[in-house]
Amino acid sequence: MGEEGLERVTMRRLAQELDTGPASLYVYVDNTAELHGAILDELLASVDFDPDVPPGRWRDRLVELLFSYAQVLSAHPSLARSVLLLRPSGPHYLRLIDSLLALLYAGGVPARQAAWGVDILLQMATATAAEQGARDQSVDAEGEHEALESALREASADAYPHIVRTGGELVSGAGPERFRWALQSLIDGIAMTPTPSTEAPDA
Amino acid sequence: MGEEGLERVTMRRLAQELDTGPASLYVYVDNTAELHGAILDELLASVDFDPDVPPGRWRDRLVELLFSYAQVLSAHPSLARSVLLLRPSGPHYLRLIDSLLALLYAGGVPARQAAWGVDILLQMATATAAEQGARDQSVDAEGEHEALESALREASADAYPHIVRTGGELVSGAGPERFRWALQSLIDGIAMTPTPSTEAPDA
DNA sequence: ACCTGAACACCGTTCAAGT
DNA sequence: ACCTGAACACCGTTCAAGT
Repeated sequence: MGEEGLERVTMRRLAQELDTGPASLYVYVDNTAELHGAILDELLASVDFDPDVPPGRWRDRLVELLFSYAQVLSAHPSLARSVLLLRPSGPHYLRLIDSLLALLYAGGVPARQAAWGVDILLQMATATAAEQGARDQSVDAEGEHEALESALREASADAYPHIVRTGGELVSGAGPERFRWALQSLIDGIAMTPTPSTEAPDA
Repeated sequence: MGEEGLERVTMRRLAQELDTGPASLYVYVDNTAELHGAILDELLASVDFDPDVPPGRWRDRLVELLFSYAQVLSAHPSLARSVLLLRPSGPHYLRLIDSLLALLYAGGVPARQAAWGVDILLQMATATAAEQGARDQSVDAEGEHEALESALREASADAYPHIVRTGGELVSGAGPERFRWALQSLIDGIAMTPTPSTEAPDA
């Protein structure tokens, strides 16, 4: 049950690791997606769920928690890719959701905004981890990224005036710095943007 | 060059469509990622880039533009998955970036926030499209989603107090409604959250 | 010089057969 | 009843050979 650090988790690779044929894994799991979900849940046991929230620091704790979630996932890009399409449902994943909700409530965020917010915070963290992992892993992904950067640098001012005006800012900043800011932005937005179809305040 | 509506775009499938072997495609393209990027760019020709921004409606136009981008991508889940890890660099993709920047500038968003914001807005829209597409396409993905929903409903109040307190809100709302709110939240956050290492205002 | 058949090295999943 | 070998139906990518 306890899996070790194997890159690119695959039915066949895992079966080989276990000295058996790939068919045997289907006794424990229905498909690859479910396998990935189960492994992720195992990995999430290692993320730090410190439950006490220093008052006034709920935003920082939220960012920290999502950072450590993304860090776990970055080390396993093939899992990150699955989780992006998948939504696991293991106990540690539920605990993560519960902790995120707790922090949003500590910040006075209304229930529906907190509920919907957790979803997109996890989406952002997962997508960032998947993208980062892909770039680390494959030379092609890195190449494509450079292709975009040079296309942005060499864009013509006639065709793309706002890109040219923006200049180096489009490629400025390191990954973690941009990720931190992205999380802060999203948290701020979640906290301040009312959800639809809330009954109007009675008058 | 002009590709038609083929689901699950694959080197081999595309080659067969063109009555040739898969090796032939490598004359035009270096790898699958690049192929997907090129097809996406073609598809983006159909998104509506109306350049005039009614004053005061820049947020709505931003949401509309990202909605139509996500809609194009939802119809081609295999592309959405690639683009999530990939960042294309074709002319229509650059035009989309330019249009997003234009709208953020119309709202008075500072350059670095706009630049970094475009990146995460596209990430959110792409991830949402990929997830939606996966759910439409595969029964497994739908099943996993239901597994999470029932796990959330049946969570014990002892282990997961905040999930239980949140109740139905975690699964409330239709996809497009949640997506619209998510975009609005992110836009609000981008507009109000300062980026780091901006020089302090001189005093 | 340009294209491509055939091969290599992988996948996920199923199912009949074995213990 | 439980497990699994072998097969099926796919992948991406390379490269020697053909025109």
